[in-house]
Amino acid sequence: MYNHMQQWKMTMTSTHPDLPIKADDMFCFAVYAASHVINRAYAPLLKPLGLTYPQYITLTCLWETDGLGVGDLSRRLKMESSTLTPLLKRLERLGHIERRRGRDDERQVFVFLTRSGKALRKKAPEVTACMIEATRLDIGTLQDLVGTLRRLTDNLGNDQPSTASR
Amino acid sequence: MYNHMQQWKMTMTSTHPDLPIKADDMFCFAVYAASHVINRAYAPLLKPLGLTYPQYITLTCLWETDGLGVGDLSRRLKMESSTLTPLLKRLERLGHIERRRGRDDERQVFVFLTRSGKALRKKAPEVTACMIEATRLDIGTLQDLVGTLRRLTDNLGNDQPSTASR
DNA sequence: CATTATTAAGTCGTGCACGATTTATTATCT
DNA sequence: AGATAATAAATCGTGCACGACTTAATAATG
Repeated sequence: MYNHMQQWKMTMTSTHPDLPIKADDMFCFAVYAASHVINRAYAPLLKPLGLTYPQYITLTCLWETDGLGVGDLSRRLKMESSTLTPLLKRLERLGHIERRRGRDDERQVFVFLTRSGKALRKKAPEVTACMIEATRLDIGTLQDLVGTLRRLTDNLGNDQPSTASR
Repeated sequence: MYNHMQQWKMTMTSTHPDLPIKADDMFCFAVYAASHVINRAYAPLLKPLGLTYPQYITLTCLWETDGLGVGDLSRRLKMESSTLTPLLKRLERLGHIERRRGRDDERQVFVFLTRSGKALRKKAPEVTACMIEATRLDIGTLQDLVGTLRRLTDNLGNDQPSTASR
């Protein structure tokens, strides 16, 4: 893997001499910087809810499908279980979720929203609307962005695609 | 700030009923997931160099402009000084950079590449090429992506734009 | 059926990332 | 000039994120 490099240099570097050498010309840097700025923009919106952005996005997954296993969440959020476990414990301590071991397979742990966790959902549309507004980009541009990023994510992470169907 | 929300809901939610409610339909989630996957894709490429991705990207800035101050780096990388200081100390301990206090203004700290830090630059094109190859996206798509993300970053982080000119 | 392999979470250590605060230096204002 | 404000890094505490490893439970194999 990652060894189509030679031919790439042949084909691309010849036509575009020094295309991506500067930091801010690189797409990786662009994604990196964007994720920081997004994180910082979320903070004041989520602070009143007592949530961090990773916690919020985890809840978002559960609002879509309650009772997911840790592994499911891990695949959807592109996070390792070692990241997720303590995060989920914090969400549990906050009273928003409940973790239950599987009945037939005791290795698995399933995550369920509590009443309080479900209640937070009402705040979500407002948060999302604020974020979209703050980008000052039109919906079409954002949809293209999401499309490209999803392809990038699926190709780069050579495990399962981010979404099975749809 | 963030209070154009009401009118947004009027204009957008009416035309696109439930546009961004699911986790993976949201651009924030897309950026978030992409940054994780990118980070993980870089790891094996940077491991031989003994660098983490944030360290690598910091060096990239210095390859472009040596002798930047911590503040300059902070603005370019969209990182706080509290993040940057320990990162720079690690890079210094690795022998790739040198930190010197300003002569006329002793508050500022300037960062200079050492011989070893400059030498690492030779490996950069290979790393970049591998990453671009791994995305399996064509250059045009990546350029559009960078363009959109830069606008997003500039609009969302309401301080200075990511790049002065160009 | 017992052994081995695989899987699912969790633990641990390192590094990133932030906000709030601190310290030290420079700028500003009577 | 001397008090006050502003600025630049650094420090501290919390939480995220990973890889490497461990533990426990299920699956596969002889």
